[in-house]
Amino acid sequence: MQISSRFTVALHIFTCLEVFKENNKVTSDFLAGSINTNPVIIRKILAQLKNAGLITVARGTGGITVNRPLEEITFYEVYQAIEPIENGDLFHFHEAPNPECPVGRNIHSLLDSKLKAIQNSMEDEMRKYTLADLKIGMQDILAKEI
Amino acid sequence: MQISSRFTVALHIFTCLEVFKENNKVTSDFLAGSINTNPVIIRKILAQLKNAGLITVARGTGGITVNRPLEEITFYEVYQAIEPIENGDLFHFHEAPNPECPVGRNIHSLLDSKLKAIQNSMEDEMRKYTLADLKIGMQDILAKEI
DNA sequence: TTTTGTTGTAACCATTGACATTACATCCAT
DNA sequence: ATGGATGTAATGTCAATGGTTACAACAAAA
Repeated sequence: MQISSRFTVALHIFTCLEVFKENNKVTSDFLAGSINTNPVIIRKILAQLKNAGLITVARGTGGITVNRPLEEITFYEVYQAIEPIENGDLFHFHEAPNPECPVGRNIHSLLDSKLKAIQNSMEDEMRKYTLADLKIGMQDILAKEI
Repeated sequence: MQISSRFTVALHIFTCLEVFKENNKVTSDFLAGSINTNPVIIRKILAQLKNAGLITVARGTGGITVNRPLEEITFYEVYQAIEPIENGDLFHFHEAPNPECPVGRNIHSLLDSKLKAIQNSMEDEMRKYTLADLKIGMQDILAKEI
């Protein structure tokens, strides 16, 4: 199972914001054009980022503001804002293993800490990258493109 | 998006094998009972593990053999056997970003290495745990249970 | 104050994947 | 041969993803 494209779309949105906000009004239509999807899809993702407190969206006039310094906002925060994971567990268990079976009733004790360690190592790596990396990285790429 | 329960079910299967194989013939019915699911679900997962070369399943008579030493088989190998991920990428992109847009045509250059690093850190952690840990871990738990 | 452009959302729809279930052909040791 | 397994096709249900249309709410500018 792959992690849904909404996460990479969110990173795409932030990158567009930084690259274009000087010279363009970055609307959901504009973003949908760059990402090649539907404006409503963008608005739904913007709503999630807004609910997480990461951005402010101006109604009526349009326009998006990032609420905090770019170096402070990590990929992990974006991921958390976007992915609605049940009690935060990356790995899914089959519900209700048989409590009559010694293995069935202890499988969680056995696996939980190991799976948590795996999930943590992914999330820790996510915390190493910030929106500032997106801005600088894209500016670099564009400077070399010409 | 959570990783499907088939992965934890596979780990459950291996644990049952080690705990019960001495005294019971471990069939798909037996496993389905411990996990609390349908035998056909178990057989499909067994088929994946078989295709990956991790186990041998005896037709007719029934019974499952692990093909290699337990210390050699890591969670990562089980994960790879079970999760059919398109070209191995954990993170999904929206298809066909707009090549007319500077961000759209460069979003992969910008993100690919970072996302790969995140995925790698998860997979590296997965390589730290083996089927031997499952066997020993469960034996420990059961010894304390009495 | 009306117009214009934008966001917020509801209401759908199609597709896909996970998980479940039934049914039956196939296999193999006894 | 037969009894107990596996292999697998066919089908169903459910939830999530991604898309689309439509329209109300809103705010700035004409």
